[in-house]
Formats: sequence, C-alpha cells, structure tokens
Amino acid sequence: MADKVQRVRGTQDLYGDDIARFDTVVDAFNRVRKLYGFRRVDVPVFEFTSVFARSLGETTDVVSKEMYSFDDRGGESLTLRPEFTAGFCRAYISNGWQQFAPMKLAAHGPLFRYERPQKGRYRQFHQLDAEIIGAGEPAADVELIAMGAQLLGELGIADKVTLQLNTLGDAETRHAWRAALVAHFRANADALSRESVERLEKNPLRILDSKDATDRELVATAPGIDAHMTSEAGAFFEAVQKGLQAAGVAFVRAPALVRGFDYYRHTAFEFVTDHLGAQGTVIGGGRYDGLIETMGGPSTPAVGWAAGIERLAMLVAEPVGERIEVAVIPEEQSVEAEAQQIVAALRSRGLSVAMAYRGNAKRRAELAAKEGAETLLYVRATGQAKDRLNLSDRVRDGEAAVRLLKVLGALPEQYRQIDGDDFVGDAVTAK
RNA sequence: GCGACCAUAGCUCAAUUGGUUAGAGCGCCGGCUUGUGGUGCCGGAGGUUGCGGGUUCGAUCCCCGUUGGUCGCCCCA
Repeated sequence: MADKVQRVRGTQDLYGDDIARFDTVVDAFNRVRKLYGFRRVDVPVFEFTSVFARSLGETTDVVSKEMYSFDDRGGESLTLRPEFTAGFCRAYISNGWQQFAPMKLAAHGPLFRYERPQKGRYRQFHQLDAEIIGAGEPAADVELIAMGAQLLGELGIADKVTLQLNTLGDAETRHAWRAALVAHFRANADALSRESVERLEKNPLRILDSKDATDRELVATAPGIDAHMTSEAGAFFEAVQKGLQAAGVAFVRAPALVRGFDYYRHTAFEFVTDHLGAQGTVIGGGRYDGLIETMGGPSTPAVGWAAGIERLAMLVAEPVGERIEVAVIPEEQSVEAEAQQIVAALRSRGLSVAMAYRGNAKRRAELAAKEGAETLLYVRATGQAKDRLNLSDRVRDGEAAVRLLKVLGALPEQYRQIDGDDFVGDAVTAK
C-alpha cells in the first residue's frame, strides 16, 4: 500500500532490548578505546561522492551500485557515507592532521549502503571504527588488533569469535600473487562458477572466499601468497604475528582471507563468528598505506578496522534494561503536589524516580511496578508528614536495606522520621 | 540484481481436506475484589484475514500479480 505509514526498507526503529544491546556495544567500545589511547573523532555523514568513489575503487559493487548518492541544491554530487575510512582520510588531508601524526582515532555512527537486507545486514547500519594513521610499524597493527580482541572480551563474546589473519603483501607482492592467481583460475575457467568468472576480471582475489563448492576445490590448489612474498613484506607479517603472540591475542592464519576494497595492503584480518548465519564477520580491517596519498595527501601509512554494531549486539548476552530506582505513588489526587515535591527532591539527589499519576491507588501501584522500580514510596492523604509516607522494597533481596536507606536519606527533612514499622520484609530501623 | 519461505486484532499465534457471526493469550479501557499492592474475577473496545485480481454456490485457506518481511546468493562489517 503506497500511503501506508512504514519505515524505509533496511532501516530500524530501535527500542527496548534492541537499543540496550546497541548501547552495551558502544559503551564497551568507548571504555576500551580509552585504554588504548584512541581519541574520538566525528566526520560528516555525507561527503562529496568523489571521496568514496576514488578511495573504494570505481568498479567495486559498493561504489557502482550500492551508494546513496544525490545532487544537492547547488548541483554537487554528494553521497551518504558507506564506510568510515575514506572520510577519515579526507579529514586528515583537509585539516592538515599530519601535524598530529601518528593519530589513533575512533568513531561510531550510521553508514548507508543500498543492499538487500538480511540477517545482520541493513541499509542504514552502524559501525564502530578505529584507525591508526601515520604509523607504518607492525606494532601499530598489533595494537589495533589487540584493542579489537579486548573489546570482544569485554563484551563477553570472545569465545564465539575467531581472529583470522592474513597478509596481502606490499604492492610488488600483491601484483605477483594476483598474476599467479589469475593464471591459475584462467587455466581452469570452465570449472569456475559464473560469478567467479566475472570476478576473474574485476577482483580475482575475491574468488578465494567464494562459497561455491567447485570454486572451493580450485581455491584449495591455488597458489598461496607466501611464494610471492618480498622479504620486506614477509618480515612485516612476521613481526605482526610475533607481536600478537606477545600480546596474548590468539589468531589463525587464513591464507584465503582478502579484503573487499582496493586500498588494502599487508595485514588483513577479520574476527568471524558462526553464530550469525551468512554475515559472520564481526570486525574486519587491515592496512591501507597508499590510500591517503592516492587521495591527494602526503604519503601516509595507516591501519584500521570497522565493526558492525548490529552484529555485535546480536551476540551479546541479554541486557538488563534501564530501571527506575524509586516509584512514588500518591494515593489520590489531593496529595499529588506533595508527591511531586518529594519526587523533585529525590531526583535532585541523583535517584531515578517515576511518579504514577493515573487511575486509582491500585492502578497507580501497577503502573509503578511496571517501571521496574525496586523501591516503592506511597504517599497517603492523612496523618502527619512522617506518617504519610510508606516505603517498601519490591525485590526484598540482600540489598533491600541499602536501597531503602538510600531513599530515606534523600527525602526532605520533615519526612525522615519515618517509622521502622513501615519498612516491609526486612529489619531496617530508620530512627 | 537473483532465489526460497512467509503475511490473520497493538503484540505472539489459532481457525478440522475451501463452508456460513474469524478465536485465544498478552496488552489497552472500565468495574468489583484484595489493608502494603505487578493478585483474582467480570465486562468492553479493537480485524473489509497486507493490497489488487482470478477460480468457486462459497476463499484466511487454491491460482496470478503487487507490496512488505525473513533467510540465502551477491556484496561486505
């Protein structure tokens, strides 16, 4: 139905558990990136189309058919960012950030790609992103990957994820390897899947991670990169592996692991899981030493990764939702003003408070319980100030007394003489 | 861009080989009960079965189209 109120395909309305999981991931990222000295940056959600077209490669699917591009009112072609890296590099060049190099940067936010939605894949999706710009040493790769590993550990999902590591070599290595692969697959082209025949022209490295069964047989006999590695590239990869071992980061060598975008060199890695169906990569990244220079900036080595927030969110344990600490329940309308004063006092002392103000006393209590409040404070219509309040704890676990005393201490002076008898189900004495 | 499966109340699902007023639970609204309270009971609102067409005496059920969802291919984090 054309006039139906509906959201755009591939977008999400996040609420409740969904957004709680989302926040769990982002909070952990912010905690961990500080431990490693990565500074927050924020770059625009849209850039000139050329920023992405040039960096990702004009022929890649992302650029040729998945970007949200549009002309603005001034006639400029703009594009909603399909990834973070290109924007980071553009900012690095635009702002002369080489004065700060090496920079360790972190960002998170929405990205946009016009793809068919499926599990773990959306048209507006969200990523965490970490980059080290201006450091060409293998120790930078190690630090970056170690941060990813620690993030997964703090999210409690390290046991569901494996780090796959490979190298794409330097330019010379990559060239030689690519030529050998093309020769190998071309010789067996008639046994190749139709998609892989196309890939042979566009991106032959991608044949290596084809899911087609017969492709996989050819991949198994395909030449590896190691035979084509220059001694410099080999030494670099060796140093990365040694560093990871020293840092206690477990990994497996994945000789068929390649990257989607043209700009990657040397280290390539993915943290993958088999818990998410077809979209198993949870963090993916690598080194992109030539990118900033090809975009018109100074020759700058760099390495980075991106992580799918939605994918990580699906892996983390059931989150505990946000809870109200105290529910204030005025027995009837006549005491609502008084209840409002108490609510204001409690909130100003840092307690999260909800006030029930609909229906009869019974209904109000139900609404309060629904907020998940641990502590209930009833305000009665009769008696002295100290008698009008009744404080009870709904959970009644070992911490109940602590919670009750906390609320009591935050009450306005005239209410503090509340009777011990008014506490329910525990031994608190308030006097 | 390609393929498979799915589409019933706000939500999760029923409806016996196509059969007459399409049901339940939860949620929502109202009432009663309950003297420290997410209880129990009663009642109520809410559906042109995604949309359009076809077959049939008759379609939630079968067929075609369309829109949307889910999963996979592709791509990629």
